[in-house]
Amino acid sequence: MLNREEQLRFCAARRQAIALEFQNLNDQQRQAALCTEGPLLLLAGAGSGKTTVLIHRIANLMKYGRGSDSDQVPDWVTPEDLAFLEGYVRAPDPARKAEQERLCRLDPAVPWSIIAITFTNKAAGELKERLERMLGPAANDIWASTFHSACVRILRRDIDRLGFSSSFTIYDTADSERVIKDIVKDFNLDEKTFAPKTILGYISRAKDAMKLGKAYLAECEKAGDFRLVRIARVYAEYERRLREANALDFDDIILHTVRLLRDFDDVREYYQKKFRYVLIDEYQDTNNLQYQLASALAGGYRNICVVGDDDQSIYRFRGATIENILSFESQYKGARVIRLEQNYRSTRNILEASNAVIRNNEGRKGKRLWTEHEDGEKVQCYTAMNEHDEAQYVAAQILSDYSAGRGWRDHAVLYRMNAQSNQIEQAFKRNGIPYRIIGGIRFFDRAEVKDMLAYLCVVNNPGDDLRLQRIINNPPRGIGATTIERAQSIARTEGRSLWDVVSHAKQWPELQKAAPKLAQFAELIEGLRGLTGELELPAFYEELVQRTGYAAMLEQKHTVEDRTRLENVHELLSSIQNYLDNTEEEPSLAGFLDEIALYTDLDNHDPNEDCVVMMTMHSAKGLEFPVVFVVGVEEGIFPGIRAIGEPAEMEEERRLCYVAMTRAKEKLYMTCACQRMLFGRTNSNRPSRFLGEIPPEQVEKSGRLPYGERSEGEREKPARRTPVRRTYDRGFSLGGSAPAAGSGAAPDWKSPAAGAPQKAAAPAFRMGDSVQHKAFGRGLITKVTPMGGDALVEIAFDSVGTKRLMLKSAAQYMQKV
DNA sequence: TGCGCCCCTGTGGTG
DNA sequence: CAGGGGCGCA
Repeated sequence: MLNREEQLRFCAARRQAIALEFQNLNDQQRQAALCTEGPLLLLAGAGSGKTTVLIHRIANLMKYGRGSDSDQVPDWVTPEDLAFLEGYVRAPDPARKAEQERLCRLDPAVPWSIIAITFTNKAAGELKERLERMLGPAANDIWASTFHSACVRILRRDIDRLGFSSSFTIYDTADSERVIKDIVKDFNLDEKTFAPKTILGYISRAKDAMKLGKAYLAECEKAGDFRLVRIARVYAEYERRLREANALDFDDIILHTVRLLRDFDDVREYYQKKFRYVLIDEYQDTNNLQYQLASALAGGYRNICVVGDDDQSIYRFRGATIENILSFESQYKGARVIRLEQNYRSTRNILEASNAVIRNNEGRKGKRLWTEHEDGEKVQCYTAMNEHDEAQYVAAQILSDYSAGRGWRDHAVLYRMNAQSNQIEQAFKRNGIPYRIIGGIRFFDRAEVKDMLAYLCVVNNPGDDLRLQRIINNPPRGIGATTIERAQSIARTEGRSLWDVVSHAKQWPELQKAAPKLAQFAELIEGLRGLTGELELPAFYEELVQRTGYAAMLEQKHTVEDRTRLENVHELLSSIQNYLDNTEEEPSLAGFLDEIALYTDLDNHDPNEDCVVMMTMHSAKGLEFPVVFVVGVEEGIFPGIRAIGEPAEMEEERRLCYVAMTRAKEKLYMTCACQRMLFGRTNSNRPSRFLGEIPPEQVEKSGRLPYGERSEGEREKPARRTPVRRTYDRGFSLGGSAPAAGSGAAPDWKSPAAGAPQKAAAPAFRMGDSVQHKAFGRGLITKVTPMGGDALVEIAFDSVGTKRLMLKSAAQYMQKV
């Protein structure tokens, strides 16, 4: 036994000895890794290495337990031990490492007592991978997962207490919308005043407040809001139908888990005892439900560590409340707060520019990132003539970067909404730039893929009315709308599932005519269900594709689209294979469907593939790229039209801007266009106020002159457009007359490819010419098609195949040989 | 019952 | 500009 003074010395030495293992972290990072007990708030700025901290913290938990953060000393510790440890701290002796570890260890955490929750599968996967690299196979038992998959795991175990069967299916947004649409129709409500999306918004908010249909209806009736009462009725019916179909939507997954933990003491106690350490990433993006979940899980040991950045909260629209992070300290009295403010990602110019933008927000925790990096290049702000010109500018910059030796994958193009991706995509195609779009129309959203998944769902869960409806006559089996309508109404009046009715169709006179066909269909599904026990998943799937006649249907048609569809149907097989290869549990159809339901395209992104990546700014959170283009930085687009005049929304847009800018490591471009066609209409937008918020010292402007001043060589007639004002909220002006920040300097026409057409650059390339292209190497021009003032050239390259390029932009990377 | 045409609308971000 | 829904015809 040590005396009091020795005990204190021992604890200090123990902490220092453990700290020796985290020398590669900076002071704040190390503190965070060593702080293991009690509530901890980690305010981690963009690029401050928070994942690294999480990994090291978990490693510390598993290796030393409470050792670094406790004043407790085991009673077997002797004064000699103390002397050794103090000596070890002064001069570590590698030969006696084992001895040091033995002394420093205090209740090391077993892997399954740690749960680390993130938002995306990608983040969870990355966490898992890095943990495994650091800790070996033991890392597999850590619960590193998303909110949704952690909850599904909990629900599969105990959801029967809530009246669902553990084989429940998960509805995605499209499924939910379908159900709402049907209900609105059945209730004879006006489909415009009661748009599915709007209703789902209300339902989602009700769920976030943990109100079930009944309670919500009662509340709305009390409030006497006529419209809300109807919405609440739809909600109640929606809830009923989902329950009947044994289905959960995304919100339900969390909601029911929280209910399970709240209402069933034994369940709660089980998990509270199990999870000694709870870690939540991206805490600023949690909504009330997720907050409740985190609190419930951590309710036992109160060892909750949340990581977040209030400046990166960009999901307010789906219920995330920044309050969760702002009030963490009052929630958990005595919580420790550590700020990570050193940025390891971006150059100083990029960082300063981002800081300057976010500084315009109120209601922040307040933090200022700094870096030891060089200034780097200034932020490039390019004003394009129109969206076409903008896209071409981006393409041209990437091409010149590529020929200067950078990889395609070093570039990312970020936009506000998916609809903006088209123009960029076209430009990349024209210029032969390999690209990949993340998000947008996702693989699992394609009709044919959803059809096949619907078959799998029905086989897995016959009560899945929604999916059953989708496939019952697809491919066409002569089961028409009338029949389905009748079967449905029987199902509803008798309180049975649609499948029940379909598989016993003979019983009802009104289904007599269709009965043989329905029986045949029922037999098909039964037959398939029988096979699940016999065949492995891939073989089963192939059988399903054949037996349902889906493949045959597509094979009969011969359009390109049908070929692609068939490919997609087969492509699903690789998803199955992928699932089999990666799952840690006993593979099953239900398991696969779970995985798919919670899967997003973002998770699919392979960073090793050499492609320019395109995605929304939202999707880009958590990622980084050497070169980033933020396009469409215009009032009305970014910030979006809905945010203008709404201060809270505007702040969210600004945070989004901050997120987008801080993705860039070395070079940041921001572009806007004087004129833009979007959704079939041409608009003139002013440059975004966010551009004006960047200090002139960090910006280099280029591009089009302000409206009214034409540069040499511009010939096209001024189109009819609304006048564009020259000065903006924060005085961003594009050179020229307005006396504003950074004005006076003439726009700098960096790229001849971008901007106005130039007469002088007449194409000197002809069919049959041999050329040397900077990016694609040697090739032969096989075709030249004049187009507008430019020409489309087809070049057969020796090594990369035939590419079609626009001559004007290609010319600068190419010479005759 | 199935197919195709036409009109109309909406058109942010995500698990 | 797209996709979905409604309607009319085979």
